[in-house]
Amino acid sequence: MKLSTKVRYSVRLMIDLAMHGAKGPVLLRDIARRQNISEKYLGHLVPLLKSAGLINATRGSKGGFVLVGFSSVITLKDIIEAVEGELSLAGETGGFWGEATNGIAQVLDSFTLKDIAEQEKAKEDGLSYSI
Amino acid sequence: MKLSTKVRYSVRLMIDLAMHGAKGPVLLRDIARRQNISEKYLGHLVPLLKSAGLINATRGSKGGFVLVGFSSVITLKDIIEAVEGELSLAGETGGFWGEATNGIAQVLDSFTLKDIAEQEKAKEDGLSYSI
DNA sequence: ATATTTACTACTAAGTTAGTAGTTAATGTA
DNA sequence: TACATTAACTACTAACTTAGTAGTAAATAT
Repeated sequence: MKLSTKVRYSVRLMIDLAMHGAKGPVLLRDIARRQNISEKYLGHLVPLLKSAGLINATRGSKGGFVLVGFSSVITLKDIIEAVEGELSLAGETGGFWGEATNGIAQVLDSFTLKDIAEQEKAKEDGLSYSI
Repeated sequence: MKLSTKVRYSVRLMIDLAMHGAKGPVLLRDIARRQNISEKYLGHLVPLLKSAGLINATRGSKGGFVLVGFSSVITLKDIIEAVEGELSLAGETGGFWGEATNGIAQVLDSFTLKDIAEQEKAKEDGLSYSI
């Protein structure tokens, strides 16, 4: 049940966008630096998030990435599905596997990017006090 | 988020035990035949379920496998954790990943082997009518 | 024009998955 | 005791996935 790094990095990327994208496009390079993830590797993830409609990209100078909607509308489920395709524990749609998948989808849908980002922000702030 | 075949086969094995284990030990050979899974491969899974305390084994003639407790007490979470180790979406224990993991654990814990097995039984019965 | 930045394509080493095969140990029965 | 039966253990492997790196092309603001 452990999520792939692809998913976990995507979530961190989205958190970073939520935290730093208020004043315009964010460079992949900056996300990579802040999150300590290879920029080249992140370059594989953004097309997935983009084609799922979660982020927009602009090239050239002053370019970068922005969230498409409000972070209060984007959920963990959205990010996971953007990167891994539709949620499904087994191959089947019905039966108990289907029911369990629905339950998990509901859980993941209750975590908004806004909440997550704020929680991460609080953690950072808390950390700076304790040093 | 798709579960490994190791987990899915383990669940089918446990369902089979719940359905056919009432009158004594069940042969791995019979489970393999009914579930259409290689007996040799199932042989890799049973030690995991056994050391998690979910099943017991006896060797020799009249041997086989039985559930340790009532099927109403064993849950999807138990089986998944027996095979894959403790549930965890990311590496971390706290934070939003920890909360999401707890939520999912709760969902998986709400599916008992008894319910699942009865549901599968009903499916089989329904199928035989429609033929 | 040009510097900047995303987009795309190709490649790869390491690890995991999903098995197969063969041998050993335990157990009930004749 | 000998024997058939069944789980337990160990070793091996082909195919696939993961987690990257590298290089080039296309778009964009100045």
